[in-house]
Amino acid sequence: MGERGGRRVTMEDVAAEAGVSRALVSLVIRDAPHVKEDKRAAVLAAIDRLGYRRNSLASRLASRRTATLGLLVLDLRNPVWADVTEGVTEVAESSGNHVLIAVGGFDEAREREALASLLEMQVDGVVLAGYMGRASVLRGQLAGTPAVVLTRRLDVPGVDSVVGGDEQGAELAVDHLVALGHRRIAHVSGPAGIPYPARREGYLAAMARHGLTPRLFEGDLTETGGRAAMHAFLDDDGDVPTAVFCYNDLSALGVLDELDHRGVRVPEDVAVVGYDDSSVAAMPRIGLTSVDQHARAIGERGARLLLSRIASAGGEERHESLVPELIVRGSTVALGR
Amino acid sequence: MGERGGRRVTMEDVAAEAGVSRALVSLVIRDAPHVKEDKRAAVLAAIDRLGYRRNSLASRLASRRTATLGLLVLDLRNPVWADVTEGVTEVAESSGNHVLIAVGGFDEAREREALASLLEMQVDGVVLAGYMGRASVLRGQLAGTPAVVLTRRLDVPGVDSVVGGDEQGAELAVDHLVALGHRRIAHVSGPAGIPYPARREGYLAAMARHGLTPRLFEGDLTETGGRAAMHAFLDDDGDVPTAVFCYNDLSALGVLDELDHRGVRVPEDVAVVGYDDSSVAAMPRIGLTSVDQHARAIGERGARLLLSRIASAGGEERHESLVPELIVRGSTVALGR
DNA sequence: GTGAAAGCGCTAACAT
DNA sequence: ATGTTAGCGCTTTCAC
Repeated sequence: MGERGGRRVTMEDVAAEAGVSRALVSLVIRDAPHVKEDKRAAVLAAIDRLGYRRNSLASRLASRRTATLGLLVLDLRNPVWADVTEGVTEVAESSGNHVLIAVGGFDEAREREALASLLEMQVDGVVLAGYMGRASVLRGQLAGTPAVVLTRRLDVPGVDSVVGGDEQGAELAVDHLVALGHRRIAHVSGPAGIPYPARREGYLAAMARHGLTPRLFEGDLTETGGRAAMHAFLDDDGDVPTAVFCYNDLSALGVLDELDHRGVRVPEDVAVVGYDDSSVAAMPRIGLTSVDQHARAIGERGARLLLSRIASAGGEERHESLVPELIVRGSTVALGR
Repeated sequence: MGERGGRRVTMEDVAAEAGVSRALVSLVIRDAPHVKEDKRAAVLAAIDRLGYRRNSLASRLASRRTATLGLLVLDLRNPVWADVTEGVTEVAESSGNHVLIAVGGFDEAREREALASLLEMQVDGVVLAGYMGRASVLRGQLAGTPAVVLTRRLDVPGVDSVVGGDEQGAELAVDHLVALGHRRIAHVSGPAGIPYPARREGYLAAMARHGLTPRLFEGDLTETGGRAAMHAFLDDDGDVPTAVFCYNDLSALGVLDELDHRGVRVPEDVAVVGYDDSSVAAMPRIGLTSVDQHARAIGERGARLLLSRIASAGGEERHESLVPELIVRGSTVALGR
């Protein structure tokens, strides 16, 4: 049974067992046409008897095709990336491709390493589900391998992108709050260092457009940052914002938590808006108004772009943008109601 | 630059460019000892100039070692598996191993396929972070490849396991509720079909031990199931449970939601306990009492078991069990307070 | 320390 | 329709 306790079972062994040539075994395995039914059956029986399993390393090496996309995921703890992953695998697999997943992270060295291992496995192309590094670094690492970046636009030859319209999404959020009568609207942004400035910029643009004074607090993408932000806002007495727009849902949860602790009512005293419309936003008792960037669709579009670039290398880079959508829930309400 | 627009850059090319033999290049790449510094520098320079990237397919094939663990993840949407994944990758990478992730699912065919692709990539061993299939199927597929199953025990030769003590965890939950004075304690279980009966059994055992009448509702591992369960419980008037213990946190959220909608107070009228102590349980306004199975530790222990089995094949299967811990939050309180 | 030669297990022409 | 023959790009003895 199988390979343990002896030599690995090869195609050659199967061929001998079935009384055919190795090439025929290969054809059967890849179920190629023009194989007589009785021979095919004999081969399959031999495979079964010997417990043969194809060596995909050897087959990929020999054929020089892997039919595999590499997927680099930024952060498994944020549900948004699970959605993106679903979109990517769905499209890839339905077109006969495999997906190799590697987990990156906010640490650029780790991210670099993860990408390298994907590339060394000779994947046909790479989907970057979030990317922290710089364009020049990416360009050097890819060295021409087709890729697509999701949620961020990067100008690298041969690299397409799909973004969720972050700037527009932020404006949606601000406009919504303004329409409800809010004027002191604060923003809990992402860390200053990360290459994702669009939501902050959208916020600033919208505030300027409405003639309002912006108020920023630098968060950290997690509840902790949201909590710290709200803490700061509340202690800065006399000028507590009536609404807070957060970089993502996780930050918004921290804001909610701090407000609860301080006995400040949501949405009556302070309205809160998140971003991502991740599963937590819709949870009971949370009811967080949030901007949906259509993460799953981003994954699907990205995979399609990549597959088409792989199919016909070269050509202009394509940069797609989805239209975000505001999902209104109980955490926002007209001021003074 | 790189491979595009020409032949793939091979080690041979690098050797020629650096004026050394191919073998030396190989040594440099794997940074083996005993390589003179000037030669090494020359090789690295050549690699850089040519944009060479090692072909991991070829190297793994030739060396017949991959130093890679396959990780089959059951469900990316449940935060528990993200925790397990972190534990596995942490241990694997800190010991110089790579991790190849594949996403399975509740569909057994999909799961089978995902596992097959991992095995065909010649991984040294497989971590099953959740597994829906049967032991005989697994045994056939593995055909001797070392593996470890997490959160479930399976009797297959060469397959270790790490479980979270589900039965005990369920008893902890029930005992806690009983201690608070509850007697009508219901359970929202997992689907009848899945191979994860231990929490239900623990619930039944604990109820029997306390001389209480069990009350089951079959959930589906998600909020939907929890909502349906609570709906059924509330409509069955005259005998509404005063406490509900749920298969997992997601189900518990559904229960909370339905209770909120019906205007039933938690924990005063009905107490709720979840399982997994996933990030959502600790969220603001949720405050769900939950059983922590130490998911990350399960991943770590699993990876360690697997690595040691790979290092010395054979030997008795080891089945470890972690001790679950009840994390009490605001969703449970003494009856009648 | 370094180079030459022999595969790793498979696929892809090509011949039969 | 089936068998034969070269490699795929690398690692690994084993001489030098």
